[in-house]
Amino acid sequence: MADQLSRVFAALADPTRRDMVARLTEADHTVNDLAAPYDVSLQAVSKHLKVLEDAGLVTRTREAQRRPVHLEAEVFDLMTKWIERYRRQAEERYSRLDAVLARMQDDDDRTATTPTQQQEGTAS
Amino acid sequence: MADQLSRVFAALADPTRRDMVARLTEADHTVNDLAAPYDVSLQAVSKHLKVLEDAGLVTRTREAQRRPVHLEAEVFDLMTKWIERYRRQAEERYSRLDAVLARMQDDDDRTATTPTQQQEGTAS
DNA sequence: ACCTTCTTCAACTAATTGGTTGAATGAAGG
DNA sequence: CCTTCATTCAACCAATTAGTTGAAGAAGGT
Repeated sequence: MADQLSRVFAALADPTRRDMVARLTEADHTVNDLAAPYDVSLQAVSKHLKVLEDAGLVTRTREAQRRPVHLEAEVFDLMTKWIERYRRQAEERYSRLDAVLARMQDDDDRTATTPTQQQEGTAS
Repeated sequence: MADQLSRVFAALADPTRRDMVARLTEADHTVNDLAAPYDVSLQAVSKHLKVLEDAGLVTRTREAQRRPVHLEAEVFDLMTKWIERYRRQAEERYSRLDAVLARMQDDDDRTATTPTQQQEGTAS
């Protein structure tokens, strides 16, 4: 129902699901396999997998009675893109702020100690 | 109640909250300011901000009656670390798989066309 | 003191979530 | 066919979430 990015973030907001993803980076696993370490019913694990599947984080193929779960790493890029975009912007902003603060400090120094000193270039 | 990583992912699973974060990368904003574009009550926005604050994504200082909201970019690193760790692992696995598939293809080629050809080293 | 602005607290509601148990499906293997 | 293994569907429950409205708090302006 929600956009994919929301579904991906929501899916990874659960520690059990994050652990499943972590284990799936090493190898594909069946549902039974995946369920083993957790103290919940098989059905609960099946539900977790549905959440991961709806988010596009995993796919399930068929192999006899088993249903191997496979991690789709490409979806990670969706998150990484979003995160990196805004992190970069935020960092740039801090850089600008740092520059401003540095100039203010310069000004303070100048007026306080060496009023005749010259300005050292402009902000980028 | 949950670990921080879970809270961060959960916080960003909402499009409105993601949009707020996006806007906060450009500049700090007051609650009123932030609420303007959305068609929900001011209280709802205040709640969203509490979620972001509990996740460590924003901090709020005081400035007269206003309460400027400030983005804390460091928390992004927490997510990035988690994502990158497993993405790298997953990619490595695909590389190994690719190598195996390539060798299998080599074997096929060899047995099908040049059965006397020699093997080219072992898998790492 | 009083009023206005900005923000949060409290109580309520509807929808979603993560879990349960019991029954149903699908594919092998006697 | 009948059984067994692996998995899912269905119905239910408790807890959480995202929203609402109404009242309260905190800081200035007059």
